[in-house]
Amino acid sequence: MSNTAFVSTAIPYVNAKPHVGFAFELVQADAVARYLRLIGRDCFFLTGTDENSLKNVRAAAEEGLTTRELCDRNTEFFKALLPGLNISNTEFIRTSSELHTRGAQELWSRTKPEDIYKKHYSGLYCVGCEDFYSEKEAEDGKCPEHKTPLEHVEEENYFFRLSSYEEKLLELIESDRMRIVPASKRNETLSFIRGGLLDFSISRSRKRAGDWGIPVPGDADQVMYVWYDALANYLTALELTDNSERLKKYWLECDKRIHCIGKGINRFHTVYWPAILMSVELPAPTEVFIHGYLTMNGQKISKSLGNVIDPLVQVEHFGVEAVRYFLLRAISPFEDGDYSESRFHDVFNADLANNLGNLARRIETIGEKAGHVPKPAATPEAPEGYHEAMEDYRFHDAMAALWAVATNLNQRIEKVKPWALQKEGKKDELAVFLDEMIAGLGIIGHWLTPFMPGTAERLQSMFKEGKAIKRGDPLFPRLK
RNA sequence: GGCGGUGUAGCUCAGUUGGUUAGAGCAGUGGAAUCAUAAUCCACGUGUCCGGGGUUCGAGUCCCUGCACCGCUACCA
Repeated sequence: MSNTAFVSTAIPYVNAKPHVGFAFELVQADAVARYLRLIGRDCFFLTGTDENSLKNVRAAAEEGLTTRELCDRNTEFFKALLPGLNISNTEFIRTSSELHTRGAQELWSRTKPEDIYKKHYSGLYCVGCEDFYSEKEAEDGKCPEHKTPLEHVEEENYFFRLSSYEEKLLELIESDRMRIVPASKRNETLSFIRGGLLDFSISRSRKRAGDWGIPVPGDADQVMYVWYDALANYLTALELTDNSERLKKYWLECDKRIHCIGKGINRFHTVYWPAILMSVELPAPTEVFIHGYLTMNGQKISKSLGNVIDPLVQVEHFGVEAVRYFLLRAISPFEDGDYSESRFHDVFNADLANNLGNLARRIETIGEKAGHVPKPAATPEAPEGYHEAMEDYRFHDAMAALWAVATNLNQRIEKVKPWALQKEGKKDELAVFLDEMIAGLGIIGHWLTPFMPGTAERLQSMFKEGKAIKRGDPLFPRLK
């Protein structure tokens, strides 16, 4: 077992501002990375932006910017999300960067020659959209967007010979050498592969791509298809080109290589990507964790509905810690979940203010009055079921285990009645009781780190060894 | 159409290989307590476990069937 780990998010398109959906993924991946560090692994945590897309070319044109200008500007919105959500990424990769470009070309060049071939691609093309439509999408051969007749266009593209990887992929997944979580998504992938794999296009004409993208090595008329290049980010960020120490440490010799992705891009990560890696003789990821989508007050989040919420506005409103708590605890990691302010409000008051926040306050007050000084403590053991939950990406269950500790402490307070001990002058008994309480809060303060690093830190400093307890501000003031 | 999944208390969901009075959290009602952010603690659920058949001594849990919703079904980060 190596003591390193690699964790990544998917890289979003930058043609629009980030919304809560991506914040959800960032926070989950961050919890994974922070957890791995907490148990002693040196974790490389990667996120970034996908910029070589025709969508970006178009979005830029609409705004009268160059594609580069649009990408530079919008990438900042995504970067701003990271400190805002307290994300502990170690690297941020932009696919329009020089490092990525070189790396993606290197990946292409290393691909087995027999796995890449040139083939005619034909389809229905809309000049207005500069895009192809399938016959299903195009009613009566007309563009669904422009309602104009589509042209039949033929083009030569490079294809990847995915068809020759069926058996190897099945073996990889069935053996769980690449573990897909949850099982329902694993089944989806397996049945997709069993249905037979077709080769897929990995390039397009430079012209059709709007002269934007990564040139195919040795063919100036072709750029890489955005999917091929986007997937490469995981390795280009590790300095694939230079065969670096990073690559060795966090991929080649690392036994935890985790991708966190949304359900819509399962196939790309569990079929195409491992096949590409096999062709270049690099190891596949060891785990792919697939999360669901968020809805907003029960509705799909979309621009047209006008219910796109900016995660940073939420953070401003409720604080990072509360936003992270809600996303990780109140929403299933695997199923679609609903983000509603009324539920947020309820969960905030019940769990954060009333339970944990009030508990910490009670102990602080009692401790301060008693003039208590916490003793040094060893790293506390995690509650029952916590590690198992984390291994399976059941963040909500791991947190439930932590909150059960808080509930127990509240119950103990009622039973022992420390205020009575104080009145009766039973100092020793009170001190023993306070040590018990502080030990309990120490468990929470330590193991809460992956989810709510700020709160974990505050809890730890509240009851720091050798420092007399002094009441501070409440952790989570109740919401009205 | 094909393959797969879901449907359990007002809400969000747990329910191992079928086994006693079906559970948790939140919300609600009543009480206790006063260290605390009117927070906490205790007590309280007559739920057609989607409908209908069936297997079984016994089914939320297995089989068949009907209904509703969802996912995948090839180039959408």
